[in-house]
Amino acid sequence: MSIQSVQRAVAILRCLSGSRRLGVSELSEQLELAKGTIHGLLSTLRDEGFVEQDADTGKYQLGHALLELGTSYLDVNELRQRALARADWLAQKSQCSVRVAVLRGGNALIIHHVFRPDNSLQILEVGSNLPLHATALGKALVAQAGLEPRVWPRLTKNTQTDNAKLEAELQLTREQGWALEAEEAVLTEAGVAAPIFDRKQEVIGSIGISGAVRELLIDDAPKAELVQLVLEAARHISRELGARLLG
Amino acid sequence: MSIQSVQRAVAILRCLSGSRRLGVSELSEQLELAKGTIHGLLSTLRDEGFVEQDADTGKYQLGHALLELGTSYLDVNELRQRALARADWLAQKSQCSVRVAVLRGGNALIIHHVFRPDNSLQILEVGSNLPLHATALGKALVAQAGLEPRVWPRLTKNTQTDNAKLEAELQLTREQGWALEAEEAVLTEAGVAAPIFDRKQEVIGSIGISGAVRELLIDDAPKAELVQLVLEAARHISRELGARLLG
DNA sequence: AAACAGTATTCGACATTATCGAACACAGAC
DNA sequence: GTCTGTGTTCGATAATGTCGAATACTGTTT
Repeated sequence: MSIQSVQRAVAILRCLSGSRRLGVSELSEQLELAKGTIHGLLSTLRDEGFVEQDADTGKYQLGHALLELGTSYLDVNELRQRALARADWLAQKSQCSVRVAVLRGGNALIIHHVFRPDNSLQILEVGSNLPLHATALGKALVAQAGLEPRVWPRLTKNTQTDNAKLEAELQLTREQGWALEAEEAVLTEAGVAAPIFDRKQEVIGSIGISGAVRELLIDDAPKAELVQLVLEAARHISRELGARLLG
Repeated sequence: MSIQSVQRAVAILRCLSGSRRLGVSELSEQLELAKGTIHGLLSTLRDEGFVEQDADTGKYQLGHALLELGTSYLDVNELRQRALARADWLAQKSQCSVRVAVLRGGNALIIHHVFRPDNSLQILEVGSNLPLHATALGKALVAQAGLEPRVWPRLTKNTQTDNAKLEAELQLTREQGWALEAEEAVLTEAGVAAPIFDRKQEVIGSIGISGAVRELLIDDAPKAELVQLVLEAARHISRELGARLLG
């Protein structure tokens, strides 16, 4: 049994997430609900801090409470807790940007991000969704379970969009225990990632490094010492989560 | 008027935000509500991705949708916030009026406006809607996604109303990375604009300069240094928003 | 200046909808 | 085996949220 008004409140938030700022009438039209209904939902969401109302125009946009609960979600996540220390360690050892991802809704959701340890301008990617077929983190996440054949978007000229070849690549990933991505999502950038297991020996996340091609690869193959570092980090976190790994 | 079930759903999220993981009974006790009520709310929240249920224990914790909406909240304010400084910079460098727009409801909505730095009488255009087919800001907004063929209003004798020619112009915009408008909306006025990307590599806005034809154009082409300034401003804001640009 | 077209908001009647509480199924402990 | 805990299902009840018209307000147009 689903509660209608909660569903509708969520639908409003999703609409606001798409567009930047919407009014009662626009939402009423988009969701095909009476203006009074929308207004009631919006004003309770406003009281709770889930949306904010522009003082001038009266229009609504997303509110701060979502950000607070969003970061709270990160705190709750057990994988993230365990990964914090190891991610720092990996960033120091590899001198690369480190990211930790989980599988959520057909994407790789970034739940932790450590900047490359130089002082360059970088942006926190926590909360971003990455495609599964064109990132090392994504491949590491789904290598065990496999991927349903579908039409994959082409992001660069190197993006693998053929389901058979993708499956072959996932099998290689499964066998060697780590995943590679070379300019498949963004030109000039590459990544190496490995899966993280829980106590049920199931993949619950992945950790990986990313950076410029020339820093990670030699002759289209990742530097061996970097692969070892990633694997070591992933195995360490897996053990902390209760996984019993072979070897 | 406040909607009870939404308030209760939020209360559940707040409880879960405090504790790490809670069950139906615990929540029922804390919020003094029947277990069935809590269960109904929780299962709709689960379907929406706002909470996740542990497969083993059946207990609930916060879900990934909160993180996604939370980062979405950041994006809403970030575009305007990041654009503020760069818009001033662009106005100083170009000595032109600068405007920042987002796509909303089939129009280019102005969300920021810096006057031409010359003390002349000008009108604040924030909040006004510009047509997509006859403005540089509009073309920059829709060049990536394309435009549905429709009947466009003719604003001046130079307004492009032919769908095929408009599409060709958008393709040119896409290829060169910036858009031009010359007396298509208002006679004697021209504009140059470039798209702003977010971390999903999607166009979330555009920034551009506008002014008299004789100030912006030479022989029907925009001055090269002005185009470079606009591109530099747009790229700078995009990078600050997390976009990873090619080249 | 006045009528207009937009807003967001309020309000009351209606019946849809969420609530309650008991009964259920399953798990682990003793 | 019982017992106590869990999360879940179900049906009767009325409280609740919904609708749509009416409102107040703002800015624009005539």
